[in-house]
Amino acid sequence: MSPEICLRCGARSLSVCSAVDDARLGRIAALAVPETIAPGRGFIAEGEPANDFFNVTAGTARLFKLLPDGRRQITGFASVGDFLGLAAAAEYAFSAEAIDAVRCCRFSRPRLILLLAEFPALEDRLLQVAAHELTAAQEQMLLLGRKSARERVASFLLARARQPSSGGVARGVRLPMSRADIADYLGLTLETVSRTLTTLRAARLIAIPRAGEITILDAGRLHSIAGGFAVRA
Amino acid sequence: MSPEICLRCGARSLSVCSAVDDARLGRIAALAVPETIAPGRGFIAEGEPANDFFNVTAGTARLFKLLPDGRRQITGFASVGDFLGLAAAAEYAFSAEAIDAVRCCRFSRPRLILLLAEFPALEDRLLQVAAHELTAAQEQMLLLGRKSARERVASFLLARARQPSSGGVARGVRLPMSRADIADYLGLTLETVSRTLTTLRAARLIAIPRAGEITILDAGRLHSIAGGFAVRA
DNA sequence: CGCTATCTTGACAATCTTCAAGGCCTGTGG
DNA sequence: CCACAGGCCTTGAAGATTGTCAAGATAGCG
Repeated sequence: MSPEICLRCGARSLSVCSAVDDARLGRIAALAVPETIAPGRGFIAEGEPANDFFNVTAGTARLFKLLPDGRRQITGFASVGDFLGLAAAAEYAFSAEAIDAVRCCRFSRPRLILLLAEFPALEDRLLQVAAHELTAAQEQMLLLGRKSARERVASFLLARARQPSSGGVARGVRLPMSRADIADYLGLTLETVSRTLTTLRAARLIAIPRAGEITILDAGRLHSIAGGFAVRA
Repeated sequence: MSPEICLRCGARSLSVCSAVDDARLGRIAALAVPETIAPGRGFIAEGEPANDFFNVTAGTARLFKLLPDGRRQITGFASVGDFLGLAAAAEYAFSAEAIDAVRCCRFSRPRLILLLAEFPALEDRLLQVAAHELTAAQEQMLLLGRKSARERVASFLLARARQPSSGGVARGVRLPMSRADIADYLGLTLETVSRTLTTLRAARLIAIPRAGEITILDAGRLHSIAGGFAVRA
């Protein structure tokens, strides 16, 4: 892969690649394999040998774990700039499926290890990313263990609104995932998610202009409903 | 602090310190400040500047997040060998309190950064630890989002039984934390935890010889109740 | 040996799930 | 161009698991 592709990559500034300066970006380009995953296709399977790491450059993927009887818990959604594979020892601890078309760069494990040895700053960055994901995971545990359905949905919408990748339009939140995905992320059923959104809309806190999009009308009240969101200074 | 203390430390082989060989252990000893925290005392407060990192050498601490109205989610229990502070950017993302007497080594942030630069293997190890905690966090999300009370309690007991620190006696599980702590860890009420333990005891799956201890009588059935625990090869 | 914490047990209530049906929106084919 | 099909979402009614409130038992500690 040519260095130019990395230089012009939309994820350049958002991903772990930002730890490597332009001059040496060619080293990464040489080891990365760009791929496109079709909507609905899985590309990481829980329990499989963790041979590859992925850096998402476009689209959105759902990360999840399954129980034997099919119950599913989505542990996160990955989009531009997200690095996949940290939660892996010898085997992946989760599965991943593309929601819409996902573009990403694949690194084999030995190649990534090579890069980490070569670029200490890259490893520093990976540690930062891991720390950030850990705090997000703890916030999610608080949500799953202690928040009501209403609080969960409000928290989810606000968290999405904070992500730059969720659509630049002020207060407009893009939701590429289905109600079932949202439910499995929030530990609810899709019916409860739907009902809760209806309630929030009836209360004029949000609007649902079209499928896959939500507008936040009253962020303040939504925040007070979401309850103790991670304190932002 | 003298190097001998580190050499004889009970957490030596369990903690991140194992990434540093005996010969250079003195460097760590020189920067670590040993401390003892009395039962019930807090030593990390969510939202406070994350100036220090901790390495637990004895005892058990609860790590948790609070909602404004007092609801609490325990995100984990830390004991011998656990490193605290990874889930921290500028501020701590969680609080920590000693359950029984906790002994630990405190590292100031600048000192830890110094050590990481000096010992690349230490940073590698920290990344491994972060990855491990991330997989544990995802397993906990599955538990909190999708498992029944019965499944949660069974999962908890089995997870505790797997930890060497929970008491070497086969099938004997030490539980230094209260029912309220267990409940706040599993996203339940203490009454539900108590009832569920009673049910499991009535079914002869466990025994409760004394407070703070549980004996697993039928690990097989407990496993099938716990449902899709992280697959162990 | 009694006091206070913690834990257990009970009855009732509430939130959320389950089961079921109907509506909407999109894309496709006649 | 419009009708139809299929998926996704919404809405409804009933039921179950877990939470809440309250009282009583147990155990550790001074």
